[in-house]
Amino acid sequence: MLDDRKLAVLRAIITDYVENSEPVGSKALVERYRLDVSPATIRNDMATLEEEGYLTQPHTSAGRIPTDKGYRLFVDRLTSVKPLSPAEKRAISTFLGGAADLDDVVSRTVRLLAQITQQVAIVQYPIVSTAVIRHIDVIRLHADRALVLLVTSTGRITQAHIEIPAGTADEDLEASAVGMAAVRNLTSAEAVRALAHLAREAVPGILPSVVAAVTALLAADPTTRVVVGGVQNVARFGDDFHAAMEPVLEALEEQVVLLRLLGEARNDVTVRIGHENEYIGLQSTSVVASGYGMPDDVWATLGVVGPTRMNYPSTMASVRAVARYVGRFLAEG
Amino acid sequence: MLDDRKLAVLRAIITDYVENSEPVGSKALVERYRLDVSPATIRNDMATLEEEGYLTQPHTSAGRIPTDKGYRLFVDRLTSVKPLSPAEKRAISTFLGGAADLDDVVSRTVRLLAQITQQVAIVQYPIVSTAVIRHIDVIRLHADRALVLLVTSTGRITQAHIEIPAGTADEDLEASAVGMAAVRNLTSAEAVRALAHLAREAVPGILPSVVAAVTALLAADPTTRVVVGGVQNVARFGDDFHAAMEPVLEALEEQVVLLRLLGEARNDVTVRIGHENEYIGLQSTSVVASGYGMPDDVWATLGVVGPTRMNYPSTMASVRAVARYVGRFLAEG
DNA sequence: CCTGGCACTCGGAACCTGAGAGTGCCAAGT
DNA sequence: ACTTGGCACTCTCAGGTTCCGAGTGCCAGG
Repeated sequence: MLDDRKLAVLRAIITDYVENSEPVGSKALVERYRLDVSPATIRNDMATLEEEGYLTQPHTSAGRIPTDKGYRLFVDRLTSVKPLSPAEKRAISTFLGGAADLDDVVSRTVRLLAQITQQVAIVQYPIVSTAVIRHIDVIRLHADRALVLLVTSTGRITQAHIEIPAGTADEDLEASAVGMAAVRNLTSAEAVRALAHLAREAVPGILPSVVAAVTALLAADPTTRVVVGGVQNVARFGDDFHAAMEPVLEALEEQVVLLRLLGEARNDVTVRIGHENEYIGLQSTSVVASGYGMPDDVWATLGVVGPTRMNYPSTMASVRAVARYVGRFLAEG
Repeated sequence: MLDDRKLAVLRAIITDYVENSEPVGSKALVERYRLDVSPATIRNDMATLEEEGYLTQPHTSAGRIPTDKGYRLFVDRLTSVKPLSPAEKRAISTFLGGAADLDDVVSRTVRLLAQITQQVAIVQYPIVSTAVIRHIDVIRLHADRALVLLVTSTGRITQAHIEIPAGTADEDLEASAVGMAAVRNLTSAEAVRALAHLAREAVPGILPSVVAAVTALLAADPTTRVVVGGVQNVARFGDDFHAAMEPVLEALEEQVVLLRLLGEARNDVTVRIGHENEYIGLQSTSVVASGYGMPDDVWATLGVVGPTRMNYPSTMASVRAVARYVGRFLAEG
């Protein structure tokens, strides 16, 4: 049903619509894209494409615009992610190069991604599974409250508050911290097992609650923090976007929504278009995301949120490039 | 030049304009606000107010709208901050009541403030000057990098990375941490003095760089973190606002801008209207801010950013109330 | 100093109209 | 069977015109 020319027509329509944000007509199409057939032929093709659900008309006798299904076909079969220019690569490299610590890497990444895609960037904090636990501390804050601190070799710090019996002596706290020394230099996965062991030897004192807290911290890792940047770019998503803007901004404030948005961490670029997003406020946006990390060890996900009418090839290229650079940069240390 | 009636006219115009977002004419004014004079009289008053710069006309033969100067006069002399209803107070109280730790308090506060004012809320992390240092740790991350951790009794954690000589033994790190025990249970101000002392006794090893790092952490406190919430509300600021939206969103991403926006921490509500904001992107917005903390010990500032055409009395009341409740809540525990 | 009256201005809604872009369909051509 | 030119038709949009009414400024009289 869809021969090569029809696909070429679809591709041309999407290209044109992304560029000019105006419905595309048959005449303009043959003029601008050297299709070597007459407008009438294109019209027939467009009618077919509309029947099949790839195109739609805003109103009779205007041009056609792509549907979500049209974009999907385009992304899947009609385009390839093209590599970035050397200049862009260098820009990414130098921008990330100056980063001091993990927070800095993440905040630079999110700014970079927002900058080069001109969309809203989302970066999940990495879970470096090769990272090892460097330090665990139990610190009294008040008579009946203590703080459990966990530091990994990547400089990542997590914390939990625990209740302690009012009479607990400082020595007991220290003892529990010393007890936790067993997991030093273990990875998260190893530590969880070691802690399970520790928990079974029913030790008295506060050690059990510390073990529980640390286990929780390690388990909570995957739902780690997410950073958003470039929110001002929603203002540029287009004039037709103003109505849908509020729910989008709302979604961007919800960590939970963002995490689901980024989805499963996979090491290639995934695109979710319009209604493919389950979150209702984002159904006029598309999400382009990619996992980052080592080839066989994905750490986390980053991506961008933009209007459905976005330049997919270029956005996908940018997201992929940034994901690779960040992964490489973090792997190096 | 400005008698009571003229002031009453200004007040009525602002009230009406805030409510209906439409220029106000003389006839509608006398009808809606029982001014007991004829429209012609009001017209004369309005002409005077316009001459003096409190009002302006969007175009000839439309009603008047207030200028920034008009709002300023209104805020300064024509209104008083009225207390919240018991229901609202209870809502604030219960909403903050469930907070677990400092992060939780701040994030609840920002959501609360955004919710009840329907504007963008900004909350600065508190600097509790009565907080004492509970813990300092020096943790090796790599051969030549270490992490300096500082924990206060409020559960606040700050960190700094330092370079260490490659040959440094773990014992030296521990020793430096032990050396820092001198500042335990000191307040920030006391600790800075103690550290200055320590620094003068030219100790060998890595202690000096640790001292420097901790001093920097303590000094950096005032430019502490800022949290923003309710960004989706900019979409509700009004139709005339769409043009100015992008710079506003941009400003909200810049920590530095936000901190300057909140300004000096004072314990009463301060309002900055339109052009009174030095930041250029926010000149069609107003900022209502208040310090929070103990009466003689202001910890930090919180506030909201909204359209110049906002309900000042109600916003000011909300900001003040939230500031008080948060201050009280933090003081208690 | 207030007020009613009056002439005037001007923006916006409503309406009309023509141009143009775009369509669908059909019959003829390849 | 597909392509093409032709053609009638539709519908939006831009531009122009008109008209209404809200609102004003000013003035003379109370």
